[in-house]
Amino acid sequence: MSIKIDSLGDWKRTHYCGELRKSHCEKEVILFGWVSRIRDLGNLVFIDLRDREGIVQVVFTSENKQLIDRAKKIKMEYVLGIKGKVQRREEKSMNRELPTGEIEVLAKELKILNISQTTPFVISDPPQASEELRFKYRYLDLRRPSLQRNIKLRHQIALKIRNFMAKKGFLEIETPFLSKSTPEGARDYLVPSRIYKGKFYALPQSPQLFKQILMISGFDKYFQIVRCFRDEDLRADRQPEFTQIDIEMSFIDPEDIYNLIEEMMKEVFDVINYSIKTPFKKIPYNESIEKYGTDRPDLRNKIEIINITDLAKDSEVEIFKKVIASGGEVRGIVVREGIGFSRKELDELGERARTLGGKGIIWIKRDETGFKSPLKIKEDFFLKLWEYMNAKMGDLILLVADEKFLTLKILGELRNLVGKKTDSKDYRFVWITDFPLFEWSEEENRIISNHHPFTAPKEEDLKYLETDPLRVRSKAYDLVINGIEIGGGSIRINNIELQERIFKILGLNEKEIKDKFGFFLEALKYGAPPHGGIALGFDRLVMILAGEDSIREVIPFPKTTSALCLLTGSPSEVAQKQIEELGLELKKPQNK
RNA sequence: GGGGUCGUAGUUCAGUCGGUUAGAACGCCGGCCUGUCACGCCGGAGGUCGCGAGUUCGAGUCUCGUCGGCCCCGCCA
Repeated sequence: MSIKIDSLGDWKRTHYCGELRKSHCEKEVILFGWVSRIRDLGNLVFIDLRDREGIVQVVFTSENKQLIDRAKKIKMEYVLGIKGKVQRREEKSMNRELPTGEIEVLAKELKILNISQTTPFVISDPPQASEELRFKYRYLDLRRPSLQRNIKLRHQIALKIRNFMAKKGFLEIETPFLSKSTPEGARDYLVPSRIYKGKFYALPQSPQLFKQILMISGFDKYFQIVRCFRDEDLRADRQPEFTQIDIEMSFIDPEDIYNLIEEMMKEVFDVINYSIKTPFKKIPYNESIEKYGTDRPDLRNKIEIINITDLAKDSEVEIFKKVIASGGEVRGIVVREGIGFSRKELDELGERARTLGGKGIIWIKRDETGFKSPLKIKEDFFLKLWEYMNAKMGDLILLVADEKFLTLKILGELRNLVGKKTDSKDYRFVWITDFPLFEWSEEENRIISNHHPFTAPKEEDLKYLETDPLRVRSKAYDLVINGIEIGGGSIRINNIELQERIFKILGLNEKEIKDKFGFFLEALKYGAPPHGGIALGFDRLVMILAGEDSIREVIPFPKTTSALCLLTGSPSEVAQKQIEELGLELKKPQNK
């Protein structure tokens, strides 16, 4: 039995389903939406109609026999137009769960504007389908109220930021997507050139050089909410294409950036009615590593890492002596009231330490009966340890002995794992400052930029640039919220000689420098103003504000962790003709 | 590139030690029902156990490979 599809005719929506309240009572309304639930009681049919603003109950009664007969043919996800009257529900049949639950719409006319196949999963919040299926049918997934809310929130935040930046005198200026591949940093997404066979554009990892060039052009205050592309492996908070709030300013120092961003964050968090205190805490990189074992600490977590190497070297513990003798360290954390950790949980923490490259962990518990630990030594050391680490009865101490940075990394991770039960509605902002300018790359066996090669060194460290480069600190800063790196930036080098010195230290030869950055070095010669900026991860920011754990929940059309778009089926093969046009040849015949 | 984990009805899952006809809930189809709101009640249909090899008298179950989802390490200036 086929259903007649109605035409829209001259119907115009008067209200969104989700906006109706008791103040609309007695009003005639026209609604459009999707059927989200049907409750057919025979001579009484209820339909929950959903649009982007919410859900409202539409009721069909047997007073209008023709109408209710047609209503009985309605199925899930049909597209309906309803003309009806808003009426107050009786006290006992109100739905307190629903914002529209005090009223309902008594249908007078019905238009079935389209039918729908049975959906591959029921559209419900929270979702009852795998992410795989949700991504394949993302248009259905996106009908879920929580995703509608996230996408709306994303818009509101973007709008807030645009208005804020405009108010502060910034210009939103676009930069090219088809641009130049440069060494350093992430792997580029490449776009082959048809006109110049064998040559490639690269999609931008960020508009870094363009925004610096805009400073040289005198635009002074630039921003852009812009897509960036990095061909690296994915994570819960990483997508191959993501959106950045990109900012650059001239004639500024880091304080100007801090002030601007702190004020922006105030406005942004206002969207979720969360008021934040400024200025944000600032922690130098080295201190953050020593205390938290990471450069993106979650400050909701009170645990700090304590160095007990001095204490451990006089202990009778062989493993400590061995590690210290070979230049390693012993450090630990105190887990308050940690006595309740089970053997299984402790084993899991040890396993985690091993996956990070460590040998494991040592744990010590203390209660009224004494100490418990796999370490079978005299109580003497434990007593000293408890005093030194300021631990109490009922606490758990976790120790790691290894090479310094591995020790810190493992304890940083343990700190996150054991301190997890923190308030999720609380937001802790911190600036991490004074990053090292360079780091040593084991893989490439050379010095590489920690941030990027255009980052300015701190003046007082310039003297070590050639002699002890790893000691040089930079004018770089990261913004971290609840352990999530939300953005980073720096004051840039605007002096050609210094820039060339940096490239030399990075081991780039003259030709490479000229080929890859020649255009930029040239620009630096024509009155480049002092400048600096920052880039904030927009998706991550929205994720935090939406209270989501995955960036995919705030991106309308995300990719899977293997960089597939399940909706469109990309990446996909292309016609041989297209490949030939680009002057390309595939190495292996595609077998899929 | 590496590790972990998952893949069974449209969906979410259960499936014992390798054994006979692979189950449940929701959804779907048919029927009843005037105040439901995850409506309820009665009945029904629905399975390439991801795919491919192998072991075995016999494989959803064991082995290997492969594809895919998720998490992590490396990577992500």
